[in-house]
Amino acid sequence: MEKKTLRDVPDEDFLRLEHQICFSLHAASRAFNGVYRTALKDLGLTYPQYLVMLVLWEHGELPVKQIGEHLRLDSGTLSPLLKRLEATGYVERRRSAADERSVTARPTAAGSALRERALGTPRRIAEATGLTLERIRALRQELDELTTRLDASA
Amino acid sequence: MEKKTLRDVPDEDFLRLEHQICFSLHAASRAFNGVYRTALKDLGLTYPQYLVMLVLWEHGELPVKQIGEHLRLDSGTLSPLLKRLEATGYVERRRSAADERSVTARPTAAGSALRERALGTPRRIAEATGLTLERIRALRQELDELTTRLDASA
DNA sequence: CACAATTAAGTTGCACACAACCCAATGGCG
DNA sequence: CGCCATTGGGTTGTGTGCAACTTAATTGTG
Repeated sequence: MEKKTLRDVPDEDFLRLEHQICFSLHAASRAFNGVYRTALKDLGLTYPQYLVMLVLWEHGELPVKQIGEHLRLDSGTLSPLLKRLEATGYVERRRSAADERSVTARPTAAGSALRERALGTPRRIAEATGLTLERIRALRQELDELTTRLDASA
Repeated sequence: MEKKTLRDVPDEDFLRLEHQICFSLHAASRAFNGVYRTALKDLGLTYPQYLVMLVLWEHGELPVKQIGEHLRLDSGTLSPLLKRLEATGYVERRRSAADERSVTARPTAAGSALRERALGTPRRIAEATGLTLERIRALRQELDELTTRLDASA
């Protein structure tokens, strides 16, 4: 019995099959977002804002450009988001002296303090997934590879 | 040697570890979206609009409510989306005679014709993922289970 | 039957994402 | 040195997602 490959599937079935994989990804991403929404409400952060804070907690002061590289986001998304984080008081922005085009962001005192309060959150989320450590790692790796391939063919 | 579980990981590491799984999902979803964006441009559809058309092609006329159940979306998202699909001419909406609260949507002639033109798209997408059939199926199942667990704890 | 609770859509407001722009600063290159 | 292409941020416009609310129709219950 031959192994079934993509080429053996008729177009008709494909409309259904692929509906499953991309949609599943889409749905899972939004489900995660929902869990984070409630988990982060106390901290006054949205999920994308939380991702930015994670990057800043880990790397300290960073130019907008590099934040975008870490998170796969462009200035069109980051500029207003950082402005909101600044309005909330978690982040400071300033023009780089070395390169006047560049703007760097860094956590304020309140932003750094927030890190302590956020420490418990990721564990609760990880437990909500019901996945083991290995499973998480494997899934993460597969998804990252997938992203790379998709970005390459875009 | 004991197997390492979630409980053995210190909070500190979690801020990094968890950054991986949910963010990977988030990024992969957006990468998919990007590939679809270019693939669907010719058809005049966005990716969520395409998902709605997939459902309507498969099930024919459906109440908004049931479309939402298939796609995990509520009326707040679907109402304007369906209005745009109606404006483009791919979908017709009408109040149900049996239940005046309900509104059903179905493909127009143009909407049905679009299906033929869309037949090739999913295969190209699936090939762009670089995944085998089994891998796609396994990934889909794992993501669906993940979504169920996340929704349950929200 | 009357009436409160529920249900289905729709609307409003907010926050991403991202394409398509714009502007100012920088860097090359002749 | 002068000029143009490139680069980093920002703005605008469109389309989701989703919470919170509104409206109208239906259902359930006394």
